[in-house]
Amino acid sequence: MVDDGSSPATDDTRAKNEIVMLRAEIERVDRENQELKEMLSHVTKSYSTMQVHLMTLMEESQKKDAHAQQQLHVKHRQEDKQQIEVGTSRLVQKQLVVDLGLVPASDIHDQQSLSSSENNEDGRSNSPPTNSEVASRLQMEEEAEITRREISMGMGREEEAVHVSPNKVPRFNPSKTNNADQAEATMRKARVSVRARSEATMITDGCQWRKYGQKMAKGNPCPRAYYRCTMAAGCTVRKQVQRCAEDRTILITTYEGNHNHPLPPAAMAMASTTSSAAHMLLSGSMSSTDGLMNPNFLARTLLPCSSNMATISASAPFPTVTLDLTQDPNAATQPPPNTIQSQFQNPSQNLALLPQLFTQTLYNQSMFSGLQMSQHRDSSLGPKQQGPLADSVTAAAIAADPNFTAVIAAAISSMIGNSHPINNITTNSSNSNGNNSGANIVSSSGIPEN
DNA sequence: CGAATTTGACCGGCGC
DNA sequence: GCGCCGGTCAAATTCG
Repeated sequence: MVDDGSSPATDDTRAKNEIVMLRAEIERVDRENQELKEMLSHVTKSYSTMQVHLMTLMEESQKKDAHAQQQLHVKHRQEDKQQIEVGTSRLVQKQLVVDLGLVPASDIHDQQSLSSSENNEDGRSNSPPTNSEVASRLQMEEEAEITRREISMGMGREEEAVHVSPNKVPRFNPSKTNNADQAEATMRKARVSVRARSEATMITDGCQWRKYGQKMAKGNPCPRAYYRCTMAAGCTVRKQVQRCAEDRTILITTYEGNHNHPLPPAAMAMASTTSSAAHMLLSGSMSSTDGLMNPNFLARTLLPCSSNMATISASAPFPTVTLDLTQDPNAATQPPPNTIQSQFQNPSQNLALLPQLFTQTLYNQSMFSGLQMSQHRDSSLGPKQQGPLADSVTAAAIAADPNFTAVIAAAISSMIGNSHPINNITTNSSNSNGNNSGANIVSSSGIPEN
């Protein structure tokens, strides 16, 4: 012990003073916490109100547009059908009748989406289509439309995709041959994967989850946990949580499905993200070339900022969007200024902009009837070695919807309170059975490819 | 005591 | 057909 010269009495007084000061400090922090909580509550409330208001306004605006486009769509459809009736084989006609029967004419949203996609097609060719072209085109539209309808229902009603058996959890059944069923099954498999550094067992996404399983996955010493949403009975949304094999500080969360119930604002962002992702990927799976053929698509996407950090890969069991929040944002190619990407580097702006962006993104995608996926394979690698990265191809032209990627970036950043911008977004549908660990952890397929 | 989690069993898809 | 693997179920166990 070193004698500092102070008497025990002085020490005691000093200690008491410190305790008093600490108490005062604790009280002050408590008060601040209380104030912050109130502020947060207030902001959340305001945000919810504004979100609803904005959605309403956007819906009204879209309905007006849809009405005008619907007129055009009906006209085009009649013309196409007439051509088919004249020259197309009975088989094709029968298929069309079956397909058309799946889309109720009264479904306004369908009409809106379909007319949008037809508008896209208007710009791609001026030459009159042949009978077979018309037939296949109509069929593709119907398929894409069915998928679109599934997705549009996703946020609020997935019951139709659920009632398989009341006693059993519905399972994906690949033996189904119906187009709608296929779209449904594919929808079920569309995934959004998020990589983020986190010490926690799960990222906070605003939903309630119940763990229903845990497995050791091949090639990763860390177990994979399976969760399902418990916010409402019958909600089919599931997620998988696993630590990255290479870097265990990275938490990989994979979402699948759409909520069939209302969500709190915090959960809305993630739900919209997964829904948007599924929408984009499934649109891309519909074998239409509109995505690349439509010259207006890229021009229409508001902010062509994220193409340089988005890659698209083809093939695979499940169409998946992978969001990488783990890299140093400064290391990634910086997007040009005045882009959404840079805007979202300020997390405080995220929530305010999200509803508008989601709506805009979904709206853009409703007009985007197809995403051409091209396959790039390294022939020097065996099938087992062709990991997703081997399949990856820079898809600047597509980059999904740049707006979409930015929205996802914002959503996830706000979700986990990470001020880093998303620096890598990968849409992946690799069918390789290669190592799934690493940057593109989810591979999959089941998408009909060209 | 009910809800949530754990964990071994089971199922289906896929490659060989 | 067999084995591997991912995903899910459901009984047992733990937790609040």
